[in-house]
Amino acid sequence: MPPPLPPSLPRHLRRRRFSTAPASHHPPPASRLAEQHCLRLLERSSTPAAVLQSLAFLLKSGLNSNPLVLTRLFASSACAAPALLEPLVAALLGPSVPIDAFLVNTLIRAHATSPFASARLCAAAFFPLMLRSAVLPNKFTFPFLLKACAALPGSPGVGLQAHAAALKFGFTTDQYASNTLIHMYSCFGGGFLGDARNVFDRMPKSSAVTWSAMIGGYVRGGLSSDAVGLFREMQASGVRPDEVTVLGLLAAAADLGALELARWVGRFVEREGIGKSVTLCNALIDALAKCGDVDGAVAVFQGMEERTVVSWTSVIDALAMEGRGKEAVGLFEEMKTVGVPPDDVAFIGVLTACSHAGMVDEGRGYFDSMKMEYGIEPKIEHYGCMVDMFGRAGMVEQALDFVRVMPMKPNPIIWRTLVAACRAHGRLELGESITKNLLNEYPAHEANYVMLSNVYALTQRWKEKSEIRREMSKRGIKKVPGCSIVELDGEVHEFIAGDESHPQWKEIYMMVEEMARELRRIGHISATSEVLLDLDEEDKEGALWWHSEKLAIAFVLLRTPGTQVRVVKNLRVCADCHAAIKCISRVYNREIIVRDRSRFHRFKNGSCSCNDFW
DNA sequence: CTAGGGTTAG
Repeated sequence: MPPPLPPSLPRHLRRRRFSTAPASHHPPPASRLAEQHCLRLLERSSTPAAVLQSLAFLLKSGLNSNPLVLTRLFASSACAAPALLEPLVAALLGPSVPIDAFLVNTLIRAHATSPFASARLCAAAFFPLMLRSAVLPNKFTFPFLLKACAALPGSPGVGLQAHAAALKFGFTTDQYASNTLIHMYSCFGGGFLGDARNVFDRMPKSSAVTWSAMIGGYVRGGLSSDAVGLFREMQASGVRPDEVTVLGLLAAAADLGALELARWVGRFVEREGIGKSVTLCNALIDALAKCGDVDGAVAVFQGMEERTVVSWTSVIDALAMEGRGKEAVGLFEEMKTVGVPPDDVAFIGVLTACSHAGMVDEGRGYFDSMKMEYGIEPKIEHYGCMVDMFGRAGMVEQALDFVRVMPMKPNPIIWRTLVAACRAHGRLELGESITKNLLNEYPAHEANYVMLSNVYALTQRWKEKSEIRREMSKRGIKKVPGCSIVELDGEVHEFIAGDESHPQWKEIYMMVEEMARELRRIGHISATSEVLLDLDEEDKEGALWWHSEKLAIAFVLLRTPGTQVRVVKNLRVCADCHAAIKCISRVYNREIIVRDRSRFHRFKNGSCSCNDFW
């Protein structure tokens, strides 16, 4: 008898127990050789011919349900187009091939994990085939099927059918299937979070996977504070969080801008010995940066012994968010030097950094190098970075030219970027005409109305402005209210422009008035003189002094002595608030950090880290 | 052959 296994055998040794490889010295069986032959064919070339050749060999050797080969087969770039995909599947399911659960499971999974949308779209379609062939699903079927459905957020109906089938065949008590159900429903969007929660509530919560699925679902649905609440319940229940749980928590912290939470997660991971994997460090960098602690994010990056392109990109994004373009570009260069080739996402990071720091020439160089040096075809996001870069720098014509030469149809984001440039640089007629076209094409998008309404306000065309308002209410379109949050003693306080729901609202409003008096005393002039610089999406009708960030700052000034003030805002800071906060930082001698919808402003001694370039 | 997860233009 072999001695019992020690409790924590190294991973590679544990794996061996599940290996299908023969333990003895016998030569590998014929099926093994055939499998390897198929894989080699696919490795050598991904042309349709090679794929077909591999398939033919597969069928000839009776390997039709070999998961390894099938997965590679459907991951081959030849399967990007339905033209090859369909005959392939038809050949696989030919009359001479017996259909069993194993084959269908493998087909579902291979399609669901294919890098090609056309293959992923039809993954779930293999399940009906199973029913038609009177084959019973096994315990592997529903985890695969439900995950395939999760990738189709546009057609939740398929997922609902899959859930019904899981019920019918009695697999909903299975933990694996139930966890995937939670995941699937939360992928269908906010309206299905209740369904996810229903599944969650009905199952035993003995595994970290169940909790992580629900926590991740809340984050995905934009309910990050519920995610944090659920994490606290999880701790109370005694289930030990693992790495994935903590990743969800970090995403929630990043979303909420909850710096203390993000830092706590960093310590928690240390304390619980969860292990700082590369993935976890990447998430930590991202969360710290999005909570305004860029230096902390850089410190985590510096401490990593192994870094992937995602780590580099995360730290470059972190620096870009604070407008530290030179440092971001420096890291991008260092990344290339140490032999990590940038991918398309890394280029978005470095282009954003250039854009936010006014480094137009550098940005142009990087954009050109994408294709020339790395063979990466720029996507619409990269063109968007360039349009933004020219626009911010006041080169509105160049921005427009870029849109004209783009090889793809400009999307609303591109147009809105242009409009922001027009507004920032006084090109109001151009901005207005672009916005009008945009409204014709996308009448349901709230931001477009607000944009046009603000253009009218800037040009003092009040009649047109009120027409826009009427049009919005007629269509039932609501403006997202400006909202700012601050964390104080582990509690999150939320402020909405002009609202009076905070228990201390009277004191806060008195404080805001006092701030206004102080600022007037030192010569700060409100609003209108800077109106052309205003990029804000917020309604200008309300008094500028009741903007949510001012309320939040007043609250923190009231409640704390000379500490740092950190505010997270859902929209962009308007020009008046920006100018006012600069003064506040001087008059009250406080460092004030405001997280925008897109970046950070660090106010100190009357100036801002963005150098008024935003 | 089983579940939950990291960076992405404004």
